[in-house]
Amino acid sequence: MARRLTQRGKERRRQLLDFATERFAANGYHPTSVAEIVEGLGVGKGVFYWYFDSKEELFAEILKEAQADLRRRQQEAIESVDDAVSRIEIGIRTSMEWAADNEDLFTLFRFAISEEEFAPALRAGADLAVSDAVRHLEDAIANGDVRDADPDMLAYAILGVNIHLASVFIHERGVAPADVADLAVSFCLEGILGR
Amino acid sequence: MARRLTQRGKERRRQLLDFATERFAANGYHPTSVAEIVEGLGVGKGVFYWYFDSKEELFAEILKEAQADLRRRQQEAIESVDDAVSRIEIGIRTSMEWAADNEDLFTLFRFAISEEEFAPALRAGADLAVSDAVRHLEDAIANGDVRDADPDMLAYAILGVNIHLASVFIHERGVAPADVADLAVSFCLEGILGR
Amino acid sequence: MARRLTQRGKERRRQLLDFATERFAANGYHPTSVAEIVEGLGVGKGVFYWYFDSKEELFAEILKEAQADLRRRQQEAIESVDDAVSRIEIGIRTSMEWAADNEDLFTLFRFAISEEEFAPALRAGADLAVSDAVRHLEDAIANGDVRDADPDMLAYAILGVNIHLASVFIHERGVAPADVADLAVSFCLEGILGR
Amino acid sequence: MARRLTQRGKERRRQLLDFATERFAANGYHPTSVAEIVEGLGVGKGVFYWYFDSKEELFAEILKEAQADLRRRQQEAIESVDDAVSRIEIGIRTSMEWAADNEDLFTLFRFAISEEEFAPALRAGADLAVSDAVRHLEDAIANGDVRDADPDMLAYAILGVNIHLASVFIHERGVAPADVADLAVSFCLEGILGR
DNA sequence: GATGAATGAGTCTTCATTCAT
DNA sequence: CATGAATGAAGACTCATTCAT
Repeated sequence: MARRLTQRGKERRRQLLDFATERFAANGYHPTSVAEIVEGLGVGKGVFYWYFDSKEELFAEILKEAQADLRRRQQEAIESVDDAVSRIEIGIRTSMEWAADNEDLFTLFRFAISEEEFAPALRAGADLAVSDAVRHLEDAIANGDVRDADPDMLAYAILGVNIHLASVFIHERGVAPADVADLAVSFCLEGILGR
Repeated sequence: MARRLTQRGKERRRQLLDFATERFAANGYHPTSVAEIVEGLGVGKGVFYWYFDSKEELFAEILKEAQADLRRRQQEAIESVDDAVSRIEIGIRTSMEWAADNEDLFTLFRFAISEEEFAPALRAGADLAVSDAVRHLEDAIANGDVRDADPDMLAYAILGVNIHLASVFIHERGVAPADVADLAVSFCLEGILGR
Repeated sequence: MARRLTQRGKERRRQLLDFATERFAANGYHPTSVAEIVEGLGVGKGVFYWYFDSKEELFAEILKEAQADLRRRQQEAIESVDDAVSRIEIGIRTSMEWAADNEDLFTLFRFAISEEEFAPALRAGADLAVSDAVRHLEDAIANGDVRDADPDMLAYAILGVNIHLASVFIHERGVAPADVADLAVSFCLEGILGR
Repeated sequence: MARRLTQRGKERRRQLLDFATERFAANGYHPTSVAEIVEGLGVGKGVFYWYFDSKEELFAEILKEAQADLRRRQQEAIESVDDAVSRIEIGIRTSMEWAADNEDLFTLFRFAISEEEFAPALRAGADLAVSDAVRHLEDAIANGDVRDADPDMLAYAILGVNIHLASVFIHERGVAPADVADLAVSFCLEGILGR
């Protein structure tokens, strides 16, 4: 579905993307019907299928954009930092901020991981994110700044901490992202025992 | 429900629970139909509704049993250990083993968390698990064995590490649970920097 | 289904008949399931089909008994009265009393009339009742006590008055049966204009 | 519902309403399935739910339209008449004509009264009709044209006569509405004794 | 570009009835 | 007599998708 769109067309498409994101996050992907989306926007069904081939494609599109956005933000934040450990720290903090700013998309990520159907689409992007982190960890290990352990596992452990803390403390309990990020950083760097 | 069941009835019920668990884990909850379940078992559709009020109730039942089983296993493993930090460590190792033994149920947990509809049912059990961990963390902090930080956040951070590592390394990549547990334990205790 | 029943069997049958009457009247015939009936009585499904061939037969049975009871009562009340007009009056009063004493059965009558399936069964009994009234009307007309009009129509008109007044004033509004009967009698005898 | 309908849409809706009226009257409400209705019209199942939220809503709609039609007709017939007693007479005659012209709808009325679920919907309209009659009766009583009795009961008595006579003599036996109306009028005005 | 209308396979659920024990 | 289990057709309703206008 690579249609050439007028300005107005682009806006319609965006409306659909945004409104669907909100409904999917609130209701779940399966329980949200195409009818619900177009009715919410006050347009006919045809509109939906003019911009997207299917409900599934729409969802994949949302996911793709979100991943791209998150990665862009992370790379911008990191590019001026040299130290590998600092890069990891910045990565964690940026994730938390993004999670705070994009609660709905974050929710969709969590859904997509658990759904056979979308996991692959997500995986591509996630692997990219993880491989960035892995690279920094490898540098740090080579440097002696990080203890010698499987960098892949370390990267996923960090990811697990971020995802869980963001969803429980930022989204559910409304804790300030910076505070959650502080804990996440120190936990990831030093564990529970501390130095 | 709460029907008086004969021996045969109990077995049927178990069959439904087990088969549904497998289908839900493989296909997802929404995409798996009641028809698929009863056909897979070669029984009439009425059988399903003899044992469960709805597809939803069946799923909730699966979740409830799984949580009870995990918790039982964890408490048995912990009861002979006194030291708070060791209890946390044992908790992590037991979780990994359980995850390895119950891949399907683990998958359903991950789905249920991300689904508004079931999150509450899960929450009850999860809160219990977390509150156990929180208690040990509080003891350890009071003891000076663990650094002074919000025990609630620490508990969720540990949970995030477990869940993520189990699903990626144990289930997807088939790494030995003990190895994953080793990394999880050291990460949770010492972070990436090490002592 | 003409089974020879023990004493206990007769009681069971009665229980089923009575409980079903109440459920049918409260919920409607179609919306009331056999399951609801047997569960309400705390017995197995087999019990139902031991005593009745089908839900339909049970309902027909209820109707039959009710009609027989009403007719019996009416004839007992009338037998000592000679005057035709008085017999009609007594008939009206007895109907009102019976309606007051048997609200559920009365409701089932009204349902059965409006249901293709049961109307015939009801018709037989109703025709009997009407033909009693018609006979008295014919006598009264021959006697010059009642004006010359189609006795059949007069009988149905009287029936309509009884049914409607009983259901609205006795059942819905709880007016005393004797008061409703007074109005019904004077209306049927003299209309709204009065003598 | 309240959908914006094109001309074609309005026609479809009408088709559904009309066909369903006929089926409900012939088969009963519960025994008539949505499938039967759409198949009878040769359309897909979705069509039904495009125009109505549920089978129940459709039925309520039929009832509502019918009541409005009957009332409209009655008021048109009455408006040029001043005398209260004449108004009642005209009311009776109009009802009989309407019943003759709308046998199916009349049948549905009778069903709806006897069904807990729809009685309320009907009640509203019926109360309106009754209250019209009550008003005329009160006028006539005040005027000394009608004997002093509870006008509410009188109105329901008249209603009972109409309903019963129409269904037995007009619908079942095919008697001419005018003849039935004559009897109904004289019965309601003078009872069986006559002046 | 957009709309209302239509499709029809598929969903969950119910229920009268039968049957082995 | 009675029970719990099972059947499976049928019911109401949903929904992604297509299409004529």
